[in-house]
Amino acid sequence: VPELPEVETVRRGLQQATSNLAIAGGDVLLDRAIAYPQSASDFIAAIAGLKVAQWYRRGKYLLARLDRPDAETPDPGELVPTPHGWLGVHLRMTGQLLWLPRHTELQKHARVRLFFPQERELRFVDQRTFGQMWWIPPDTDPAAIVTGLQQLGPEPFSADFSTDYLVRRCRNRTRPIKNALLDQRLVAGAGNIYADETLFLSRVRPTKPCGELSEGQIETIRANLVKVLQQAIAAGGTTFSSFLDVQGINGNYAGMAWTYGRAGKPCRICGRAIERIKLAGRSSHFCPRCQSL
DNA sequence: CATACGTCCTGGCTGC
DNA sequence: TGCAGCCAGGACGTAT
Repeated sequence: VPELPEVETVRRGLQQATSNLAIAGGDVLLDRAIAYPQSASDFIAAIAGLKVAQWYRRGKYLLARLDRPDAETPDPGELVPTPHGWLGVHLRMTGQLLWLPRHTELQKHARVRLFFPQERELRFVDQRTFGQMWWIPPDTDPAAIVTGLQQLGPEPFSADFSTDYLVRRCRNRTRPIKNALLDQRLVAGAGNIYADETLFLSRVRPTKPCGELSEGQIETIRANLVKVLQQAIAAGGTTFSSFLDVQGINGNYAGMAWTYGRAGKPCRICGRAIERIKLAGRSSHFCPRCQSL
């Protein structure tokens, strides 16, 4: 399941592989994978002939700034309207972007192909078909098309994601802290794996109501989320999932989940069996002894 | 406004 | 061996 560190790993790979290369054309194998425009052929026609100038990440969204092939490499900027539009991607559950030789045999779950020079191809493979791609037209705010960007909370590494901010957003709230961490409006990029790991390191139960956390606990959770995400990025994404980077390589995040996917197994600290409960429709894993706060 | 829940989807796994 | 049923979960729409 690609969360922020996996998406960032993909962004870096895309930047390396495709920046300043022109999109020669493409093929949409599953129309549903194109969220905008409605017609898959319009999508391909819109981006064909433009070059990928720069890849950005916002939460778990990827955005490529498009440009004319003869344009200078633009300065890195913000996600703002540009004269040649954007290409947006969300991998959701099982999406993969693979940089392949064009003749590579089509995977069963290949959904979209984007052709590049020298017989290279960026291929979107997605078993569960939740992943999506958008074309953002010229001079249009990406958030007007990729509506999920509108409500997205602060990036975890930004100054906006401060303890003060989190304390304010937790005050008088009753929902479990685990649910809050998964809410992309609160903070962008966390998912089930890193939320569970963050709460383990913070010694806080996933069920703990936000409003009952002390300021110290909130600061601990904030700092641990940042740490967990940074370490996972440094490792090139997680091993425990089907995640692949653009070169088809699995991540290297130590294979060292404290609790995620370890229900019934002994806690790596105290030996007690890791418990699994359902929160916000997902599995939450925690150690009943270590996470007593 | 805050919170909860059903929905989309495919394939792997479990248990009978 | 076959197969029904459950599980995985990001984000969105709707209900309370």
